[in-house]
This record gives sequence, C-alpha cells and structure tokens, in this order.
Amino acid sequence: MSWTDERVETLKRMWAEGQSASQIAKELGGVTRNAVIGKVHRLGLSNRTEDGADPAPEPVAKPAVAAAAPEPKPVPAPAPAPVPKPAAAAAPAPEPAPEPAPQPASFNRRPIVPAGQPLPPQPSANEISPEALASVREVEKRARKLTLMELTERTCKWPIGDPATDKFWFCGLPSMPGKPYCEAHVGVAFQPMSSRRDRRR
DNA sequence: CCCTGATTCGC
DNA sequence: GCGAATCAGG
Repeated sequence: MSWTDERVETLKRMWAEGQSASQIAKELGGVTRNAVIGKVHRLGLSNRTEDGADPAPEPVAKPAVAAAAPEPKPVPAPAPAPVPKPAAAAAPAPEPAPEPAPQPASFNRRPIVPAGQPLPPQPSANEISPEALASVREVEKRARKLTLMELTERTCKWPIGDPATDKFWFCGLPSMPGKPYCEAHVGVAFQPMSSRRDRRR
C-alpha cells in the first residue's frame, strides 16, 4: 500500500484526534504502526513544533467522551447489562468495607451519563449456570478495573458496576482469543441458548 | 507482558 | 520516501 492523499488525510485526522499509531495502522490497513509513525515524522506532525511560538501547547486532552465524536467504529463498549449479583445462597455478610468516599461537593454534576446504548440481548441471570455465576463473582474480585480507554483487543470488556457512578470499570482480565471477554465472562455472555436446563423452580 | 512514540538506516 | 528493527519508555 502507498500513502495516497486519502490515506494521508486519514492519518492526519486520526493522529490529530489522538489516536495511537497502532490504531491508525489498523484503520488504514496494509501498514504497521511503524509505518504510521515513520510517516507521521516525515510529515512533521509528530510534535507540535510548529512555528516558533508555543513550544508546548498541550494539544492533548481530548476525552472524546464529549460532543461530536464522528468515530465510525472504535467504541469498544458494547456494554452488556451489568451483572446483577443475585445474593446467592448464604453469606449474608457482604461489604464490611464502607466506602470512604464521601463525595466531595465538587462533584456536583448531575447524573448525566451516558449512555445508554442499545443493550444486546442478554440472558437473564437466572438462566446462567450457578458455576458460571460463581466464577464471575470470583473473577470480579480480581478485575483489573480498567477504564474505557485502557481496554484493548485482549482485555475483557465486561462492565462492572453502575456507569452512572464512580464505581464503574471494566473487568480487564485477559480475554479469550477472539472474544471480547475473559473466560468467566464469556461463560455468562454467550449461552448456548439451550443450556437453560430448568432448575427446579 | 501489554502497550506507547522516537530513531535509525538499508532499501 | 518508506518502514522494519530497534530503542526507550509506561
């Protein structure tokens, strides 16, 4: 592949948006991140060292969350419904840990959030095998608690917690090859669809 | 390990 | 000009 005007344009746009070289390379296809970086340098837009003034304008900080995000595809958050944590049997002693976070008044932003994207069909909790559920709960204790931006193609993207609060993160454990979730979450996300063996009740 | 960008240098 | 290999970090 060669650097056609169109491809260069895409490169410039994505680089300006703060996309990483590898992401740009994947988008363009046919090139490696090294090629992208090399091109970026040749184009002289690696560092914003434009004309004299302004040696450090900090072009960064583009949370993307905000307005217009014409991103046609990245959004790596399909967000299946958060696990319901049905207080399984026994163990009535849940959280001994009281949240030490009194919420500084500075957070007076209202519940805006997010998001709701159409949720994909999700098997209801009561259709999931007990083993799978137990596994999930176990795994969530070890979740890496990654933020949206920290997710990659090989981290589990299972959301945990309430997106409307600060207690929200993604599992982040190593995902199954080709799957968006770790082993435990794949177990609850992908039901054979007939596995609903009717347990009593 | 996974990932990032920066540089070098043969082509 | 190009980009793989390599370097230097996080």
